[in-house]
Amino acid sequence: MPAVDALALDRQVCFALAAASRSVIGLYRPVLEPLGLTHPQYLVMLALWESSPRTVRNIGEALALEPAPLSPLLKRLEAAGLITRSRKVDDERSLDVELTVAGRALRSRAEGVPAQIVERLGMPVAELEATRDALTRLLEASR
Amino acid sequence: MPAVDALALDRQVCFALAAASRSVIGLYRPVLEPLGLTHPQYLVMLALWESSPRTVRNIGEALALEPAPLSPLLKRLEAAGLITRSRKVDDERSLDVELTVAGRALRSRAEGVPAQIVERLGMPVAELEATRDALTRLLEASR
DNA sequence: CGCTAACAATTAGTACACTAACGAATTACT
DNA sequence: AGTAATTCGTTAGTGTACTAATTGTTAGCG
Repeated sequence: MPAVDALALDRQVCFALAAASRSVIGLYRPVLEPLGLTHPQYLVMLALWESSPRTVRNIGEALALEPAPLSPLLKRLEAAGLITRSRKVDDERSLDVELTVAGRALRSRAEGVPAQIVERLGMPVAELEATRDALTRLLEASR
Repeated sequence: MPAVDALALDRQVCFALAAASRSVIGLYRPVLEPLGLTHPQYLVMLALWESSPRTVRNIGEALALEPAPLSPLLKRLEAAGLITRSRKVDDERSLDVELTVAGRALRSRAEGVPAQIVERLGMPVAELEATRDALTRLLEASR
């Protein structure tokens, strides 16, 4: 393949990925705004609704995120009253992140979010799941 | 489907999308670093290698980007000596962005980028193309 | 036992991205 | 013609992300 075409394909793949990511996250914005959450904060809450407490590093592994961006994000969630942050008793290097009552309560309001997004996208659920699986393979291949 | 499944992290398209986007862009970082480009800057240069000059708005439409983040980004490319920024003569609201000689010259060094990424991913090109098509449909559906 | 290596989280610095507000220029309408 | 509505780019403010350096803590080894 000539380099000119390789640049074109590359432009298509990395552009499609970055643009779709920005655009889909933009769809979440008005849906999450009433909950007082940004999209990365929503992902952290999803991780905590699955399991709480868990450490900063453990959340980072679940979300493929470094502790660096999590640190200020978690402070905002703490300021919003959704989580508590406290050093582990058996290892003071680690920070336990735990849902508050308000954080747990927010879950029921968040349960409608996925359906709203799927409806807004107007794509068959099967195609969304296939795309998600393709993205998961891409994620695995890239790390 | 119970809400417990709807909120499962590993079922979320938005998580796979955000994580894959961050991770793949991370792959570009060491490859683009010798060129002195970040990933969004690389996308802008790709757009300019296809057509130059073009206006800020026109670049934004090609990349699905608002003028707001483009404005400081283009100033950095100008500071790097890769582009020039000048008001259009026939409409002084618009800004013409044009490649410099150095900007055009950078293209030959960038032509090796796609192959490096594809090789690093280790995925069949056909699967990459299928994923690109799925992402394009997702992008279209989301805007 | 003490020193060092490894580890967890935070911080600093740079660069995006979004919304909203703004200033300057152009077009449209009466 | 002249005002109003649009359009284009920039800026301010908030919130991510990344790398690298830092602080504090634990574990391992001679």
